[in-house]
Amino acid sequence: MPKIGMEPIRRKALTDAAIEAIGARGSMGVTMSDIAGRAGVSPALAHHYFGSKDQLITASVRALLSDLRIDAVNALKAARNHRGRVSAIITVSFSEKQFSEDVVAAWLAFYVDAQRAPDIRRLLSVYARRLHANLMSGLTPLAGAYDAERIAEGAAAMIDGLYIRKALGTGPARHDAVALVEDHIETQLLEIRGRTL
Amino acid sequence: MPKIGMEPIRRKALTDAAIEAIGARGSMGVTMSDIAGRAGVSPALAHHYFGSKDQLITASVRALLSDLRIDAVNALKAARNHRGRVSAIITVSFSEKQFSEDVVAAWLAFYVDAQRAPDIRRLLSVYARRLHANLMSGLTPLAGAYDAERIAEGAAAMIDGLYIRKALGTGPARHDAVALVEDHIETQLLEIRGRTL
DNA sequence: TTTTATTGATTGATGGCTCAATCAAAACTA
DNA sequence: TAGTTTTGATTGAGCCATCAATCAATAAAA
Repeated sequence: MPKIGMEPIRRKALTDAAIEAIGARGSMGVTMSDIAGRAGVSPALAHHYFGSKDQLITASVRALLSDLRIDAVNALKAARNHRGRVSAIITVSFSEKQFSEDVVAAWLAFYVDAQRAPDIRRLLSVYARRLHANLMSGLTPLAGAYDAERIAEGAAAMIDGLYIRKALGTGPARHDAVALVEDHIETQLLEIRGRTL
Repeated sequence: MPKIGMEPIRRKALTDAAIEAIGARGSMGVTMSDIAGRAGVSPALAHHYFGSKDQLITASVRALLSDLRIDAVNALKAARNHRGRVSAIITVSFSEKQFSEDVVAAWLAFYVDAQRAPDIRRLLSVYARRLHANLMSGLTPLAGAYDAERIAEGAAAMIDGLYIRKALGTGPARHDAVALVEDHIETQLLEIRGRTL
């Protein structure tokens, strides 16, 4: 069994398992045994690779964030114009992968953690800034810096809010969620165009 | 010390303390000692009155929900017209009390709990439905049932999203949060009026 | 033989919960 | 009213389970 080069494989399996477990139990309620069990290894191995439960959880947040970043970069690359960039960000936020039960529940649990863990708070702030910047990059040319700011702020809040509702189970389906945010942006842009004409 | 009729006083002190403690530590990470300490009593007394930690936490959610309901009812009573009813709901959601650090963090923690605890999930669903219904009661006469639905859904998501950002610390101030939601609604109503003219 | 992967067993701490005991007010009785 | 009983409030001490973290041991590769 014990072959060489297992480390990266185990690390990934463990962070994936952690996200799954945290989604099901909350980040404080989750146990190392639970995570290790889902990853198919012993709790001792999880400690061996990550040192402590806190570090494993922090690594999981980082993994989630990195995954989202990669998806966003790819989607932005495929966008043809400013408006397309905005839609790309929205689509990624509500993609099958990012909007799945486990992932959404894990995000939520991490927000609670951020209250006490500065590391996690820092990472989540990075996410918030990135979302804002991505939306702004598409909106600024369309609405000007001033109005873009307001529209982006509203859209970002709406996206986060739809995540909460997803976690609760009561919430619109994926494509309805996309439609709500798109509608908000479209209506705001329309209003601006009407104002300047 | 031991006078009669302490029960309601202790119950309130304990649920208040629980919200405070959960805001600081997360609902899973909080301990009975912590809660009891903040309420100025022994952990044993908390068990005496609530039976278990789970029941105390559930009672705290109920208290939060009830408090919000009372505020909403009062605000709606003071509203003069349909548009005023909508604004009243928004104002209450971002009132000093409801939008405080502790309360917001506690709400968030409860959402995580809802994943596992059906009682809490049920209670939070009540909140979601109530918010929706309150918004609809003001919006339907202004926009018609169909559009009102969409506007309310977007506004509710935005409100919840602004709560998350408040919890993170990166988020607009109270009155800016109100302005964002008001702007969303106002712009949507404007667009509808423009469409039907 | 050295290194890497892996785990079972163990430990130390923490925390939910129980219980019997204490204490003071209230209610009752004569 | 004085004495007695009952009842509610309250807690310290302790049981038991859980869990993070450690460690020494095993086994396969290099």
